[in-house]
Amino acid sequence: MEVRTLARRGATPSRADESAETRQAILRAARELFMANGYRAVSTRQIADACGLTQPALYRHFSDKQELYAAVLEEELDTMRLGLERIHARNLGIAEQLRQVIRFMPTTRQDLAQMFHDIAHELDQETHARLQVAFERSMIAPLAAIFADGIHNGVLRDPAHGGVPPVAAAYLLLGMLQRPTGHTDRERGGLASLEQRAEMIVSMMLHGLLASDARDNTAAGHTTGSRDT
Amino acid sequence: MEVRTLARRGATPSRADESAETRQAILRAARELFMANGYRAVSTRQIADACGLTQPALYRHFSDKQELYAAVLEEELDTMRLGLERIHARNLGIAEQLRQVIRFMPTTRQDLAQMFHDIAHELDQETHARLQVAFERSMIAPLAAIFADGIHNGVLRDPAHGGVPPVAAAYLLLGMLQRPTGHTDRERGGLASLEQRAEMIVSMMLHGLLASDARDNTAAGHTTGSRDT
DNA sequence: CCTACCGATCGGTAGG
DNA sequence: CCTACCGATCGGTAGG
Repeated sequence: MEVRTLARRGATPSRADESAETRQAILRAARELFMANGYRAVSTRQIADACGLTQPALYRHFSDKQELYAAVLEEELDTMRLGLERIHARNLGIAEQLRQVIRFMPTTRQDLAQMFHDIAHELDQETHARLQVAFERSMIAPLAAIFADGIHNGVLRDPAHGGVPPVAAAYLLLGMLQRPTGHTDRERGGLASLEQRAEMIVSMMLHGLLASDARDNTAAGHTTGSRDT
Repeated sequence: MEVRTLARRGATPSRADESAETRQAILRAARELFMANGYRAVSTRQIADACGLTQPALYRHFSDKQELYAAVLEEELDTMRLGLERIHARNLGIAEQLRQVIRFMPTTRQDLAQMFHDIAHELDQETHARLQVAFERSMIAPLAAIFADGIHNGVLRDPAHGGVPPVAAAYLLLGMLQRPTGHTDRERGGLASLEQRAEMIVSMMLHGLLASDARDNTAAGHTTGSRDT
């Protein structure tokens, strides 16, 4: 939106072009800093430094820190939505779709949990509500659509027969996408590489952890009653 | 540790008693604030106010803000460890153990994700390493022990035969324990109540989401290839 | 354990 | 878009 002057190609850019470019530079710097460190840990001066501006210059493009953060998040969520909808549209079978979702998500967004916290705790009520809606539309809805398809196809268990509702499945998958901890790549039980991680999550989500002979003993959700040896 | 004077019961408390009580009051106030809002969002003055002290008085009991936070977390992690080990010791069958874990965890700790972030990003290298170890010993190890038992009992699939390693399963379960989002109790696909939540997580972790007739088609982890209708 | 106070840093504004 | 600067708040210290 608001891209008027594409007339003079290669000519000296108009003031509007320059302003738009500066705005983009700010958004890019802010995205990197906010995503890595969270809302509170990033100062407006750091963002300005990262794109060669003075701190007060930011306020020419964004009314305050919160609005800048909201703009970053809305851009980020839009990228997610596009990627997830693209994966969904490919209809490849649930296992492969989930694998692609898992590979796609963490590259765009390192620390999902931090984002949730900031949305819920660092913004005023109005901005919070706005971003909450964007989050549900961009992440929950596309993921839930994938699970809903699986149910309608009969590949996944229906919620009416002990299955998990699509929206709930979306939230649980999102939870598992958060990286184990810190960045010490020690023993994570094989969760180190993205590929292993994807396989484990898909395997657990679709097949469960039960051994085949133990299956359908506990179908109603009661005690398994297994003892030692 | 360091509880010397239990001699005079009911008498005027010694200075050491008073000091220990003050320390506990600080820890209690700090725990509530840190757990609800995160490390950075809580000021030392807020903590002092919450227990009727002036801010500099905190430094009689803790060398700095970071040490106070570390003390809170270590106490919290210890509570977790005790609870999880108790559940494990009950050996009730994997389904019931998981249910109890899910019911136990969020009451003690509302926002696990925030804790991870603070440990990784807000503390110096030394404190980070110390708490990382405590976290793995208090949360990952007990959870992994539950899954390891299940594998040894033959209830859970062995990692050598497509199962998920215990430590990886522990991390995935932890991820799913984080509450959906904010505190708007709207549509969460049935994840609203703790009890429903527990049932869904257990059902997905143990049985998977696949419909029974679709099972073992995708066992090797390749495409399911389901199309519409 | 209090009063008083420190330097640093924060988000944001004035004025050009 | 810059310089200069604001009040507020931060974690922590001095000194008693």
